[in-house]
Amino acid sequence: MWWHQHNLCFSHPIEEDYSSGDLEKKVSVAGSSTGRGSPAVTLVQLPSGQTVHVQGVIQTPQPSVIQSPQIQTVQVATIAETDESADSEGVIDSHKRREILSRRPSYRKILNELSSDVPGVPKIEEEKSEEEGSPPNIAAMAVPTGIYQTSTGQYIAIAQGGTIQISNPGSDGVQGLQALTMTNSGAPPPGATIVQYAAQSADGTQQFFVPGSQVVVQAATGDMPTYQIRAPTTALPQGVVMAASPGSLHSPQQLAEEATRKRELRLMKNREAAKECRRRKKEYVKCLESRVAVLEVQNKKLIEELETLKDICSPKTD
DNA sequence: CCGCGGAGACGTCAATCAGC
DNA sequence: GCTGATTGACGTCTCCGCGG
Repeated sequence: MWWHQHNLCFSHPIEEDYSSGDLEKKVSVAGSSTGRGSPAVTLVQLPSGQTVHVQGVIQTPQPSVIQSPQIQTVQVATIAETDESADSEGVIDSHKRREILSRRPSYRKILNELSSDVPGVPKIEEEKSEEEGSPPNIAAMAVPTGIYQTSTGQYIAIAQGGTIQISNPGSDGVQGLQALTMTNSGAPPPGATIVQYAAQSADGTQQFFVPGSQVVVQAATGDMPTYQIRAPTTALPQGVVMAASPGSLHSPQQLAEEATRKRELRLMKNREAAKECRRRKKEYVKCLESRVAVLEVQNKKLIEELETLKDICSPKTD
């Protein structure tokens, strides 16, 4: 876990042990020139494939690499000697470690501050539109408006955009959440809307019938369960538990169900938040690597220019 | 083929931050 | 102060490469 063993300081290249093959840096420099008078621009090919313009160091007023203005020492308290200290002082429990590890600012904030100074570092947008393959309707499933529980213990959440989530509370998190998206295409049966089943593993689609009122019916048996959402005009089929409205909770059982429902909702949201956080973290690491690549090129150019100046200022006296 | 270890992804808990 | 968002820590699972 390199993340916890170093102080991250943006003012100098990070001395990380990029043992992972994925983090191997590949920087190619195209067309370096140190000509005078003309703005020397170097194209740096970053590992991600993007190219960054690195200007000549001497001709430009940009600050020195060594005294970079962005001295944002990210607070990651050094716990590199945790093993030894743990041996001597006993086990450091999580509380104590968390005291040691003061909280870092968010990746978005760090990156945005960093990118405001460095043109080569892309920004993390506030609420970015989906650009990395995630379907747009998946993002809309954060705030369900109705949650139902079937007799099998599965939770079905209906979001405002028509997104339906099915979660299996006891499934140890293995595909516990499945996103369903409304399609509203074609000619559905009277009073029904066909939604598309966007399960992660299955390639087939399943149909859900959604009239105005929201009653979820677990309809079929088989490899994959199907559900129906019907108007509650008829008697509920077997296996359907209607969620009570929050205002009408009286009995302890209902309170317990409400608590369970809230917990499931909280876990679902935190699950999504954790995914998003990891995505930002990866983006953050990528940007750090890009910055390292740029700084390495700048450093190399500085050394070359220093050598050139040395030769100019101190010619050989044979 | 099988076991093992590393890497990565994920879910959950808990602490902290930030906005109201 | 409350509440939602963020993120470190931890445990678990899956995949993949490697050696026996």
